[in-house]
Amino acid sequence: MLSKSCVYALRAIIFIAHNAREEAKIGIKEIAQELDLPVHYLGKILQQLTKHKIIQSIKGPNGGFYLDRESKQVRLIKVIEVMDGLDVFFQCGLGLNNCSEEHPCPLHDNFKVYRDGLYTLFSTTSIADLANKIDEGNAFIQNFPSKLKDSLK
Amino acid sequence: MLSKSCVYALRAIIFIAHNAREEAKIGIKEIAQELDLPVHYLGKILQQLTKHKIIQSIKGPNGGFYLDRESKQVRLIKVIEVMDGLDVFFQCGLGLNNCSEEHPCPLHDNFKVYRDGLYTLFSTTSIADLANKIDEGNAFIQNFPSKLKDSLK
DNA sequence: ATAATAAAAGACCTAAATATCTTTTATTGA
DNA sequence: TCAATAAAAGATATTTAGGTCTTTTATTAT
Ligand code: FES
Ligand code: FES
Repeated sequence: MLSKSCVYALRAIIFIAHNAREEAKIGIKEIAQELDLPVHYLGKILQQLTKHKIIQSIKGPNGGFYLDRESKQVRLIKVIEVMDGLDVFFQCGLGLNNCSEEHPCPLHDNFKVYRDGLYTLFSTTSIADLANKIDEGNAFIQNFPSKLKDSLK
Repeated sequence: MLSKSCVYALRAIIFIAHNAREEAKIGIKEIAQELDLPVHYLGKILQQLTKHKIIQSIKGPNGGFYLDRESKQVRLIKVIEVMDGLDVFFQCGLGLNNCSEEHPCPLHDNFKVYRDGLYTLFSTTSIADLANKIDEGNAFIQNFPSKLKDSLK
């Protein structure tokens, strides 16, 4: 569906929204550790997001990442656009070179419903929307710890 | 969404269903040409499908591919399972290591609707269902010719 | 039997996605 | 102004998906 780079990006942004403020930025190592992501790879991704002004970063001591007021209102679709492009929401589900009502594949009518639904979902959901669910304790952005077995030593 | 191998497979099967019978099999070169697919790559794919009994093939002169009665009733999900596996329909949209009601990501409730919808669609649609739409002229499995400009010479 | 045909099988190549490592630049506090 | 910090940037490595080419095997018609 979405590339790894893209879901890494989304999770990192949500984590930053939930855990950082301009006065208390969060570093890349901590983000990577908490989300079980490869540090340097995540670095590349956050770098891209910074360049596109989707997140904010400051170098040096006490530096790190945070989201300003506008960034928290960014929609998921914007992140997807930067990381993967939006083709997936406009392409034919059976790989025809174009998807249209004039030359539809036999799956078109049914497939379009879900493809468009996802597009709408991503277009109407903001980072803040998801971060709020974490804040309220109704959802999680960190992996469920699969190492509970280690705790019985 | 689905890998190229998978959509190539789906299109090829539908094309075979629409264009071949046991008494009039269709060769791989013709399929590849009509669907704008790389011949040898398609060969690999059809080989896999044959091994899984999803399509039928006969070697030698007058040989080629066709679908028997049962094969036409195969559901799309079966093809997807063979080509890509079914993980995509059970994985978290934000890449958490598991997707569950007990440890949901903040997108879970909304995302699940579409992911499950697609799973149901692919599980309830058969090759014959799609081939029929082609037969009836209500849909297409070949690309819309983008070379119409060539026709004005 | 044999030559021609067409898929199966296997080896190999290429490009893109994913991941790691090293160096540079900006910032801060001592 | 210097040392420490942390992100940016760049180079490189690995893995997987996608694609090509060659050889083998099965089938058919002559
Ligand atoms: S033509 Fe296939 S999904 Fe629209
Ligand atoms: S936990 Fe993310 S989709 Fe279910």
